Amino acid sequence: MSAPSERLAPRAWRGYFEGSRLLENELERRMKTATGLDLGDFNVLLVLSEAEGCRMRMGDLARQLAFAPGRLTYRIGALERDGLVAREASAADRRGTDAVLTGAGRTRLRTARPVHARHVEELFLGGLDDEALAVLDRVFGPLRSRLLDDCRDAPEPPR
Amino acid sequence: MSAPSERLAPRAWRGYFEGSRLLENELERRMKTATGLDLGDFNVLLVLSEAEGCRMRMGDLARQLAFAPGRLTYRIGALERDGLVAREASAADRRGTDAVLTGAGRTRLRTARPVHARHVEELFLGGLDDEALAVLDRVFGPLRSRLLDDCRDAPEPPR
DNA sequence: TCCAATTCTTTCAAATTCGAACGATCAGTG
DNA sequence: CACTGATCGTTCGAATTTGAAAGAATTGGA
Repeated sequence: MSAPSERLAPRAWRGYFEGSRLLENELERRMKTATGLDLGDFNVLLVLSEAEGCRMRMGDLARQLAFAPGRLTYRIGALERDGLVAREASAADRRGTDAVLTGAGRTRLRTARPVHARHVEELFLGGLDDEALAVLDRVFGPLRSRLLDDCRDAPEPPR
Repeated sequence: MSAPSERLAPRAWRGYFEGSRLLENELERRMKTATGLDLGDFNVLLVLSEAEGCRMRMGDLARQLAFAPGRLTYRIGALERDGLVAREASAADRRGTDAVLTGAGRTRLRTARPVHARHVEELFLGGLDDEALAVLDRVFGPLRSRLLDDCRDAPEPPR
């Protein structure tokens, strides 16, 4: 018998859905005007910077960013033209390509990261108490893991 | 001195950011295959259905959906071709256009809504307890309101 | 070893989205 | 009333994203 959920769930969902979209738009806008980087490209650099040797297989990168494969190819192409990322043939698997963060990429990221952190703090984290942070961590962490796993296991949906 | 926040905040943010993006992708994918509607178009219909007289000014609709104006024009054009939405000149302001939900639009929404609700339940709400729902509501509701207000007041960002 | 199925990335065309500019209308002021 | 600046929605070209297909390489089993 979960009485409060029934009333709360729809409202919580709508608030979350619309709020998170507005938040992402605003972060995108600020990132672009403040650093000249797309939020998407920033995340490419960020995820790469955290990988072993600042390099990652295209496929893994695409999955973690929730990018369609063609999109990542296109985006890495742009970052490569700007010198922020390089492509290298994958050592183990000749089909594969690694995206590698360049020195310029690291520098660019070093500049952009604190700016983005400030935006996130101002728009979102700054208003949260410890309970909220704990809930977010406990809710979205597992959600993220689960959805990541799903798209590894299920290239084709069952049935 | 808010000790836990310092450790928790970055992880909570990453989980939230990546998780919410993966979630939206999955909802989009399922909505499209299950009902043939974009998640974006579905939301257009949904928001319209909740408005007075199932009609709304283009601008208000765009703001609530976090759509750029040109995007809404394009999207309403598609929905109009499908007969789900109609355009009518706004009564009070001759510059304005109202988007109006048609009967077919209502019918389509009636079909799609429970499907979407099931997806949301399966992927997200189903895993949440009352505390999580309460926190989401308390965090994202105000965030949404604040960001909506901001884009009304501040066509140009102050400094 | 050879083959078929699978995986990985890219390519390509079509659809979508963005950003700036535009024409039309409105509101406030003189 | 005329004027100025703001607002509204659309349009337009460019950039991006998608989804499907192709090409290259790997894998596992016969």
